[in-house]
Amino acid sequence: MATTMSDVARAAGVSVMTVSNVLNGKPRVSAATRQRILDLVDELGYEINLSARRLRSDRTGSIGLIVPRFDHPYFGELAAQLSRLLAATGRHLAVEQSDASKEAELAALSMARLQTYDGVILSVVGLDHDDIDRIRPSLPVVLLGEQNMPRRFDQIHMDNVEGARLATAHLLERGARHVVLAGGGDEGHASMMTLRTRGWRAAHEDRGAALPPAGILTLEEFEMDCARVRVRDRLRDDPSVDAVFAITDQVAVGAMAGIRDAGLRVPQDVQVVGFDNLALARHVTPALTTIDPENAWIVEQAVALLDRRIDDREKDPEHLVSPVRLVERGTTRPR
Amino acid sequence: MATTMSDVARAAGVSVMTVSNVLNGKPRVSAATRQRILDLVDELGYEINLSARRLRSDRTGSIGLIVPRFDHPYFGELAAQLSRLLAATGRHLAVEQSDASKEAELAALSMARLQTYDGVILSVVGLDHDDIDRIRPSLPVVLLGEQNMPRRFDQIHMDNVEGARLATAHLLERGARHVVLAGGGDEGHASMMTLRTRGWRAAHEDRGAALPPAGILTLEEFEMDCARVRVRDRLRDDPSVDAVFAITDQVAVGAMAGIRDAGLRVPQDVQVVGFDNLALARHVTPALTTIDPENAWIVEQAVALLDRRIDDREKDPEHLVSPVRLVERGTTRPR
DNA sequence: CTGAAAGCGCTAACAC
DNA sequence: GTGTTAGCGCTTTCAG
Repeated sequence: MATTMSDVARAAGVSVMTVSNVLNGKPRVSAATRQRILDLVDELGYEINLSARRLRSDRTGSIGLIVPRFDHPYFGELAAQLSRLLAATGRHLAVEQSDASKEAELAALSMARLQTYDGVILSVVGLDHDDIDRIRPSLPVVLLGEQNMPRRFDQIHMDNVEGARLATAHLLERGARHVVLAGGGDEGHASMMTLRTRGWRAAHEDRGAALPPAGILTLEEFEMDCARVRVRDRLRDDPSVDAVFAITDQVAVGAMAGIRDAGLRVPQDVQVVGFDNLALARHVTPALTTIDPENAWIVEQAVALLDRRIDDREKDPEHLVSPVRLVERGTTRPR
Repeated sequence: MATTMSDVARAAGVSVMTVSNVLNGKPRVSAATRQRILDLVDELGYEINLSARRLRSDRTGSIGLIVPRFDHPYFGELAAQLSRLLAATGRHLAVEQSDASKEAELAALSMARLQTYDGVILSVVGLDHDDIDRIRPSLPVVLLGEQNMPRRFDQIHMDNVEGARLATAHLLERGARHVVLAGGGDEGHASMMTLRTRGWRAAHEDRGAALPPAGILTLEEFEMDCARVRVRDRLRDDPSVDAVFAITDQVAVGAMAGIRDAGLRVPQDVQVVGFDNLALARHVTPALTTIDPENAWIVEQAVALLDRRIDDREKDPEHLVSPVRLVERGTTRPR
């Protein structure tokens, strides 16, 4: 059996309340008593039972991050940054995955799970309005991403349209004539995919350029494998394609492999721009031109929104749009 | 306030015990009562309070995975596989990071946190014997990795020595004369780094080959950036280096970039082998020859060990060694 | 400054 | 089949 507070209290000859007060930094305890208790805590190896604390109060000091997939590096990088930021205020991050299966998704979103956190940051990629709408209104939640989501939540939108527009405009400006969009499509609602597709369209309209025929390569998953095969085949079918805007950096890496599979060179024959600015982007060859989503900003704002919400559950929800910027590297040609 | 079990009980005109029995699938409940309760649960949007359940019994249905870093793709892939496997038995994975800071590490390992899981899979990279030794013996824990760890835990060792030996032997066999080890070193104890370094040495001894001068490139972190700079500089200083065994695939990707920075070609001038067989390895150019750690096997065994331990906390600890194999791709020359 | 009483929501054990 | 009792470890409240 683990040591409990009353074990410590008994050993110290005080009541559990005094132990609790010491451990929670309440002021009204004499220095002597405090020290005695602290020593005993050490000696007995006492550690608080978070389940018990949570049952009674709230505050576990842990924040949940729900991401669609553990194995997409974008979310790994996001989690790492978030974790660092939370550590600064003595809090702790646990990451869960929503997208493994339909059941797992529901499980991850069930109040039961989310309840165990002081607050939750939820990447909504792959989830829909109704999934989210089941979340109990009083739980502090910040939504990350697009889609048509219940407005009652705080939310941070990435400027997907603008990012995609920047990426595509850059390709057109560097002489591309046929910019295919790897991983595009239109789901009807404002998903990440739909919005980036919209940006790709917008960039063409801005310049009065026609969209390339069959310009959208749909992908079953935003994975390197699919992208690679799809891009290779497209290039073999249609030599007029001279640029790929990839919906994510992962897809871009796959696309680059596909371009080489087709016997073509990056950027001489086919230029490429990605989206995410993963750590990896700087180290592939050639280094990947991409859109930087300013994760540092996103993470900072997410924590700020969450803290405000934890502080006051009734406050009006906020909806922020994160900045994006183009990072020019070697997969696009110099001006 | 959230709906509780007694709300449901009151609405159904039964006691909380009956609700509890229904929700836990206990057999002695009439079909009619069961259905009524289930309907009410739906209608009232009841969800169990896991903290309360945990306080009383155990079983939260969640397993914790503690990894050194969220942003190392190896752990992302591991987590994804583990998550998939656990989902098959209706369980759920939460991932925490141990390595962000000294405090965060202690926090992640504190019993308080670990307690909230039915069991914990703990990657011990970066942790030492005493960190782990503080874990309460009764908590079901499976250790992943090397190092000198308390034997009382179930543990899965990766065959690091053999993997590194295979990698290095492959390079030597393909004509490499000077195989530097990017990310090597000897920490004195059986860390992943020490063991892979040992394998690199062993391969040389096996063939009666001398170790290259200054053959170990130490790295502050196993990151692409560091590796890239370090490898580039080494190649510029010493043109006799014609192969790199990189301690991880991440390091290998950095090394490949460094080789190109030095104006050399992979694999014509410098061959490369990595370790991890990340999804990425197949899609870089050229595709990366690497050591496959058989994650599927590791994950499967880890869950099996954990389940056995959850079932019987007193059973003798097991220590397994995972198989490894070489995957030959384009960064090494054909025979 | 310290403590006694009450109870958070749930389940184990047993009674009916 | 269903209900009663007791209590998990902690914090809230309020009394001293």
